[in-house]
Amino acid sequence: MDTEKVLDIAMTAYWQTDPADVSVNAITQMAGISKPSLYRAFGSEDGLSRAVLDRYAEQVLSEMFLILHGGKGLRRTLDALIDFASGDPRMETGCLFYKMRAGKHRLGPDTLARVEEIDAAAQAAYVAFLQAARNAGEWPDGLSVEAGAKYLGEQIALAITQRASGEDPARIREMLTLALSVFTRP
Amino acid sequence: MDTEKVLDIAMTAYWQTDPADVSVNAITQMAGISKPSLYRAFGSEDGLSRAVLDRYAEQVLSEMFLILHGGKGLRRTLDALIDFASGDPRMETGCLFYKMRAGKHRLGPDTLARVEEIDAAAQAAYVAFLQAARNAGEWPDGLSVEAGAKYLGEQIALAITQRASGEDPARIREMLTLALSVFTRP
DNA sequence: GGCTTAAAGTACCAAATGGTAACAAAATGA
DNA sequence: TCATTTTGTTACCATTTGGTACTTTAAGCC
Repeated sequence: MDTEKVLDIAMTAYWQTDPADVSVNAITQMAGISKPSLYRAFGSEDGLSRAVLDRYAEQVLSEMFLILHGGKGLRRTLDALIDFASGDPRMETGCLFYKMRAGKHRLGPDTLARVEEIDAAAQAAYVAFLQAARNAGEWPDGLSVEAGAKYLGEQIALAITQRASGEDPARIREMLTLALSVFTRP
Repeated sequence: MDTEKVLDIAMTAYWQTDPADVSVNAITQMAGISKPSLYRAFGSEDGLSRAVLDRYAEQVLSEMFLILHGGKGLRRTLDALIDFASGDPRMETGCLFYKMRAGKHRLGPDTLARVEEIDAAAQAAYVAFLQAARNAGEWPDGLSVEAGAKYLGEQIALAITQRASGEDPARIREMLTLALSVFTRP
């Protein structure tokens, strides 16, 4: 039994629809393995989804952190974020992390803990990014860095979630650009 | 068997958590009725949730349409929307309609149709509101009315959804105000 | 070969899901 | 008063859920 392969299949399935709509039975079937094999490898459904989330974080989410830590300045970083959220083909069916976060109460304890950990890390990354922009004088006062970070994070989550529901990418880009224009107002 | 009472109980249950997390069994239990009684009254789970949504629309959603059709001008209407989304105690656990819309694929055909109907009506109301504002010269060009309407609707949905996840109302108000400030920019 | 040990698979479990057939109780009509 | 229709309940159905005890297969190793 190839653990990596199973994780990939599970990740794709969770990602394409929603973790809550993919049963353990379905995954074993798609992976062509027996249920006890899967339980021996991951312990429980919670263990599996947690492992999937770990994989997703290092394979996909890392890219978002890279953009934030790129040190490219306010405008160019925001543009990169807009490109990623509204244009990247990998986000065509939404973001697995945001799907999990939206269905928090349906997750097992381990996966939930990981979701909150990632959420906190993302918030911290947004804060660091905006703080740097403020220090560089690129971003006007009047809004706390924390509030701005939360706002930025939620707008990106909204944009990606809309992609999952089949909204026109051009429209999503337009709306996200509008939402983030508050950071670059004259 | 009091149909209205059952609808109220179901509405509250669906609303407080999520339609997908409340089973027919749970509702019959809460309402103190037997399952066949419920099925005779509503036909199916889909019939029940559709009836609940109807009730919710006329009891709760109507208020949002009232605000939009109030004809109070851009600024005051936006303020009323912000108050409603981030302050109204009834939205403390989120909006049943948005919860259903977020979990579209889990709904039965009748309920789904009703959700899309309401969604279209809301979009039309936002369009009419913004068109009136533009005609009155209260809102600058540069963004199509349709795009603005979608943006406005999604921002309000986002704010109310955040309330369901326990976010601080003051913070939500701050973010929503920021998001909607694009409509009243000098 | 023969023996041991780890991996995999078969076949099950109890609980919960949406939904219904069959039957008893009560209201309604003539 | 008697027959009929409505209302409600009990007890079930098949299917799916997450999870596991038990048996079979395969790989090492001497």
